[in-house]
Amino acid sequence: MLVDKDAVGRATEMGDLSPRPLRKDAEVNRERVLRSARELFARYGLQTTLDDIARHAGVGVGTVYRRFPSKEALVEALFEQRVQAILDLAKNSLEFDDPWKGFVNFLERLISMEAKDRGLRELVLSNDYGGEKVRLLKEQIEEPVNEIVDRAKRAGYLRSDFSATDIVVVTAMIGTADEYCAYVDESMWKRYLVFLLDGLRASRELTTPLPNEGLSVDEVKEAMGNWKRRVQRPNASEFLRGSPGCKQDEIFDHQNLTILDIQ
Amino acid sequence: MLVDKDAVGRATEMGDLSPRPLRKDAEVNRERVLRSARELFARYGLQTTLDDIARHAGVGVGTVYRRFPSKEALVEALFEQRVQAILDLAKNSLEFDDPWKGFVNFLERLISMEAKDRGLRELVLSNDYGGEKVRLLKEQIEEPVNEIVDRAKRAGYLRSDFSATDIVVVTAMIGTADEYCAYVDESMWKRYLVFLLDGLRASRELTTPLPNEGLSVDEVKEAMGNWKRRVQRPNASEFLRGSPGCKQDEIFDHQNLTILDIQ
DNA sequence: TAGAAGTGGAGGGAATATCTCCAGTTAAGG
DNA sequence: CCTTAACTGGAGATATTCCCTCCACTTCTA
Repeated sequence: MLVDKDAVGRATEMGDLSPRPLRKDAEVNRERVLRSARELFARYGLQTTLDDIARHAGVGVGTVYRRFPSKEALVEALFEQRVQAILDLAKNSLEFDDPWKGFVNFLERLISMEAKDRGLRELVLSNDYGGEKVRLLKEQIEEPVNEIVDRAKRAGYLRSDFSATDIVVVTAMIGTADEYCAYVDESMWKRYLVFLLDGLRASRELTTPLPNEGLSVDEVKEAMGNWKRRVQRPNASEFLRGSPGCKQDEIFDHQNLTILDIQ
Repeated sequence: MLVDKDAVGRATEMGDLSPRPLRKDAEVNRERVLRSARELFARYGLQTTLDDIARHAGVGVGTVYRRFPSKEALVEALFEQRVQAILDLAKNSLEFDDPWKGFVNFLERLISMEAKDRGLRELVLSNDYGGEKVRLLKEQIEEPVNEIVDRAKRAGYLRSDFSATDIVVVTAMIGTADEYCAYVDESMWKRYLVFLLDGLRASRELTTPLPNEGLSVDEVKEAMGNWKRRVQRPNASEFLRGSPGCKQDEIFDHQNLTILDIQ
């Protein structure tokens, strides 16, 4: 007699009534897969293959596919909470006394999250990936973001012709600056966010001090050479080391937000 | 006895002593290929396959490969003059009386060229494509650009912490805004260039009027849905029509530069 | 009209990605 | 400790995609 394995998987995934817990070793493997996927998606984006994820996790592909019937299921399992974090961020940013600081806080933290997680950026900016749950969460972000923008405009800090819909494009733009420079300097995107923020203020006398020096000529060439080609896939040596701590662990850190402090 | 066919091709390519002119029909086909490549590279980027170019040109792949021994040769043949045009633009921009206008002129025209030609953007921002000749031309651009930036800074218009190396990144950023929005509105990148330029001025009282309205919520969703997936390759119907006028023909137009006028 | 020049597009070869299958291994429960 | 259901690895089926070659056939040219 056959047990519906998918049902077990799904139930575990959804956290509801579990017909039967996973066998101990299976559970260990499942966690390895999740950890591996989190790390590789963050570093190489959502186009990472399940084969790579399996190899990096130290398990066979079959194991991955039994636990997650499709790539989308895996993405959904991983990113639901991350998108929820963005939603929370948006709501928190509404509680700043200074509406401009709320606006800057939202942008800086959002882009910081995306800078550390290429997969998250792809998920947020595109509609290709992510299933129903992610889609619903994404929709909910719209409202608080509208309010963040309106508040900052009403207070006279944010230029009045800025639109809430510009947020997505601005995010994509800084994301590009990040992808272009990250190979040389991981926090260089902040420089370009300051440029842009100085353009979004309703008025200003001076410029905001920049948190980073510009790239040198050689660094630009390096960035150019690595752009779009920059490690699209893990290389062999990537698989030899065990999974080191994943960057995403830092994401909820209250790390210093340079730009917010400057403003 | 065998004639070195490559030599013929190359000689024709290089415009120097031609051992023998191409047969009439061959010459026609060669031009069809160039025209087709120009159009498809502009629309879909340099990753367009030679198979697609051949099909769109209405010739066989073999014909393409006899004329252009490799994809790189074809790219080089097409883009040498385009990169030269950028170099000319940089030099011209130095002749503006107002250094700020020179700076804006350079950025707006450069990005305008790239917005109409995805292949050109890829060629400029990356080192992957383009052979020796293109590389040399690209290097020559550095000097006048340095001067454009320095002049605008010296005159007190451009913020003093801006670096000439920021130009590449800024170009990439606006390029992303363009790719994100172009499907909905081809000139939307100008909106984001104004945002950014307002951030690059040393000081300002007010904001510059925007040349475009922001996207509507539905338009953002459309853009999201099409981003990165947005027609990566020509579809079947693309090949049925003959080559319509290529966008690149407009590139040297002295079309109205909205932003320059506004400033 | 001979034969050199040119042509189309099938298909070889090399990647890449997703997902299936099953002989063999391992944990859990009696 | 032994049985057996659960689980495992990874080869390989299937399906793409892309670059480029090859050659029987066609077309131009002298």
